[in-house]
Amino acid sequence: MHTEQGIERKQQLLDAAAVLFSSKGYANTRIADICAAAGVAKGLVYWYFPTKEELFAELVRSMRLQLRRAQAAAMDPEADPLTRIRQGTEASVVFMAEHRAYFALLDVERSQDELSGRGSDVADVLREGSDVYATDVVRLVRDAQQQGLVPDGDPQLYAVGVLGVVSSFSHALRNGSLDVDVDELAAFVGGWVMRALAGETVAR
Amino acid sequence: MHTEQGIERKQQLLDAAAVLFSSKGYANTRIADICAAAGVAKGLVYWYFPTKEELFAELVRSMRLQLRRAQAAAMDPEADPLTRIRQGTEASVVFMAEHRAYFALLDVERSQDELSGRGSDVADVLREGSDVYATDVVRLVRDAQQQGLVPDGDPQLYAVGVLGVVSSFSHALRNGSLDVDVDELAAFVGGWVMRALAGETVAR
DNA sequence: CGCTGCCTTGACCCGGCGGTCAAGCGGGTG
DNA sequence: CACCCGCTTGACCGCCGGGTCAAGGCAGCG
Repeated sequence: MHTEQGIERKQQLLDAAAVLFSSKGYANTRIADICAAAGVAKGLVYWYFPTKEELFAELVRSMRLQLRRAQAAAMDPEADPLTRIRQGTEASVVFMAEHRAYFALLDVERSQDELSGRGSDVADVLREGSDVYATDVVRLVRDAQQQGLVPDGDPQLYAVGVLGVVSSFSHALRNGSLDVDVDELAAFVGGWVMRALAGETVAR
Repeated sequence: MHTEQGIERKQQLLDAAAVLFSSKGYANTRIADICAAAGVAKGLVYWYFPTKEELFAELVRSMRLQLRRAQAAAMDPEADPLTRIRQGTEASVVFMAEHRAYFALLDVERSQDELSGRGSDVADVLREGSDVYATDVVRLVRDAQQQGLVPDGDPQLYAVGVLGVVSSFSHALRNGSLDVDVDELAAFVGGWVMRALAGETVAR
């Protein structure tokens, strides 16, 4: 199917696309731009990818895989669920900082999500992905609740909060509206999530 | 400039655009769609708006104004800053639930933000808007810190967390991945923010 | 009744962009 | 050398969609 050189070339295209998509957005990135950035002719893209959408989807898939690996590596399998959530959260923040360009795609993905008609091929792949995350966190929250670490309440709600806050800080960091050390930020977000999940509001 | 009927017609177009933009996204909504929805001919849009982008910008402006009014109305001027944040947060959640279609634009806006080239006319209007929110919350956080209600730390970080969580829940609710009573949700988000801002993590 | 100015129409234009294709290139193999 | 096959090129196509425009209504007014 593909020679070694072919695989390399394909990766070049993915890399170029990642940079452009995340800086200019999916819709505003022309196939021609990607080719120019990669230094190849336009037709070549269609040797490796059937459509622009599929190229995008492949990018998202590969990034999601990387992120999941980073999360899994950060989470201590022995630890309690709450701690695991914190570890996963912090790992996500660090990952997103290290791969700003790549990670920006998650935002694009989100909008793409409601952008494309519901039946869209790509939208499905995308939506499915976020669901995986969500159910992961939901399970952890539920476990934590059973151990009395998190007060009762719809685990779904807690999960949305956890995932949302990570993506928000990701976005803010990317925008340059935040200027903090990455590890510091990760710790802050970790603490934020812990308090939100398990904190007791002090009397006013 | 515009007769009474003209203003009405313009509003019709804005309403139709709001529905379409928020259901299909900005990029996927054709001018022709808007006209069809409003039951007018295509050319008419350009009688009331110079470009599609400007139409979009006007929508965002009007929605933002409404939201700010709702927030202001919900915040007790006598209350302490922390309470005011909670009130503003809950009001935002309720508002976003009542105006799902409209509010969905905020997400579009966010992506649009990084979508359009940095120098873009519209991007400026949009960015400026979120800044207003952010600085508002930053000020409240700072006040709360001075009164010892919130622990020290970069107020900017706290603000990002507050704004982010609202938009996350907004998004989740719109997606249908959440199925809860609005007031319940608002209370949950309010509590979440309070804990995250002022909560003490219980010992594990 | 004509005239003026707001409004409305829909056919038309045209530039941009995703996608195609026929042609060529180069290295590995028999 | 000849042939194949994975790869590469760039001119080209066709369509879609934002934006234009000349031609009307249709009030209200003198």
